[in-house]
Amino acid sequence: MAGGARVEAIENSGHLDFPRPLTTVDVVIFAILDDRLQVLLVRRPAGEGEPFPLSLALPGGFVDVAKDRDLAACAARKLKEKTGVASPYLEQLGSWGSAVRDPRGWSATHAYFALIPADAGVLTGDAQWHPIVGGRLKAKLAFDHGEILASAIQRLRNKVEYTSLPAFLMPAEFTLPDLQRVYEIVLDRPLEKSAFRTRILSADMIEPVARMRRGPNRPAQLYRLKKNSEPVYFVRTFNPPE
Amino acid sequence: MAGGARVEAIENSGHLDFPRPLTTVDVVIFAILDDRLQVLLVRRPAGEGEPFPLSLALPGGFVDVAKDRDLAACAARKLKEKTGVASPYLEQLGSWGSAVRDPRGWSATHAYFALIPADAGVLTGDAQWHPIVGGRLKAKLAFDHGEILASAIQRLRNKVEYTSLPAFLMPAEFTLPDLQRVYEIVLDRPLEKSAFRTRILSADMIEPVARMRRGPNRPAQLYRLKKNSEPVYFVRTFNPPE
DNA sequence: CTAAGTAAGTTGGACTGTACAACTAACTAT
DNA sequence: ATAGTTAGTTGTACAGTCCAACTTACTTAG
Repeated sequence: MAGGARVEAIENSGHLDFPRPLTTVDVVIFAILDDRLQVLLVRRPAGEGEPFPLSLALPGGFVDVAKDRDLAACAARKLKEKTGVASPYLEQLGSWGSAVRDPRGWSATHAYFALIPADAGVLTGDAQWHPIVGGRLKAKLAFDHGEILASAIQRLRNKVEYTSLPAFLMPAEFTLPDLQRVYEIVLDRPLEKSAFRTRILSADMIEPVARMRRGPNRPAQLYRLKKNSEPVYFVRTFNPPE
Repeated sequence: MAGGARVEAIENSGHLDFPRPLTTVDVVIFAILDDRLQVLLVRRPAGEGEPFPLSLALPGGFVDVAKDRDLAACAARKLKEKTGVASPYLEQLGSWGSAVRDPRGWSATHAYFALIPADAGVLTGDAQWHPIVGGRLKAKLAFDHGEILASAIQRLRNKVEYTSLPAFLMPAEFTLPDLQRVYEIVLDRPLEKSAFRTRILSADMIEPVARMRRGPNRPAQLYRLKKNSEPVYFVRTFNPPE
């Protein structure tokens, strides 16, 4: 009560010298490697006073008010620093803030999630890929990053059900069965071939290139994403999702 | 470059005495009044040094690190203060942060959106309802609140296409045509009666009460939301939304 | 007391896109 | 040649929306 009135008074008088939460940005970066959905994680530093020393964590850190124009730029910067990828699919996931999530005090993080193609994975520094098995990560993460990651996985699965998001996980050229495989990896269930092809081809999001993928059996048509490809939203989900 | 290195150093050494962004929470509160979608707005104070004096703005304010356990609690508090509603549908919308959105400095706001029933609108203080016409608000808002509101409207419309969200805008008892009307108001297009009824009734989210709504013509069955009603997700959208 | 009017609710046929399953096509390896 | 494998197609069943006409239950005007 008293606290609330105090803040109102401060707000009305225009003074800003009250305690501010810490502000961070974290990025959940997904890619498909070894036919599995994987997430990029870093190890926390071991220094004096560091929270969660040597734990695995999402890449991220404090917003730099001198350097970051806005939150999305901050997220893009962190992604670039870890992977070298400049223009991935990058979407805001949500924010997590509380008094207890960081032992250093009240803090709020703005979480983003990114999808990058497998062949764009030029890792720098300490970042490493970790597979998601059964919709979960084995390891425990620092802070509430486990919760954030779970939320990102859920959001991804949800959207894959009715959007073309997996296209952003594909290399420059890919076949329709390749794409279907990625859908199935993310959803962790098989999809119907003919319905899948009908849906994707009628979405006008990919175009054939003049080559075929050759292998030990029938060659498959190669496709690429069309330019300026926003994600496509379908009007139905695939199966009854349970 | 220098700035980034500096922040890294700070982070590694565990010191936290660098500039922090301002942290706020804003809430987009929707209700249906007079057969229109309306949003609750407040007027900014006129005091010395106040940004956007007397402009219309979303209800919100600084996070109070002494009082708010987490962001959702902060949003719920602000909603309660303005409307008296304790348990609305409350969903995180996203966050907006940049160097320039608030003249007082780098700031980030965590935006929520809430749906409350028309008959729960016991306004307190300076808050007032403003209609959304043609998917837009007439007035200009303070800060980037116009952008946040537009995003909330878009999110709402999107979700109404394939979820039961409008149920949270209804009074305790309502008829199916009432509910359909609310869908149509939000989507700003007519829906097909029989498909609408099939969809809603098979979703197992509402139950009939033992009364009918009587009027100048055929009485209509009254329904209420079932207990513990999470929003329902349908596997199709209504029309091809374009 | 009947007839007209209106909104609630139902019914049936057309259409769209997925589910399922069988099929053909194109290639490699034996 | 033949078997094996994956790419890609075809056809029937089914679910749910779209569209339009219909029946039902009430009020009000005459």
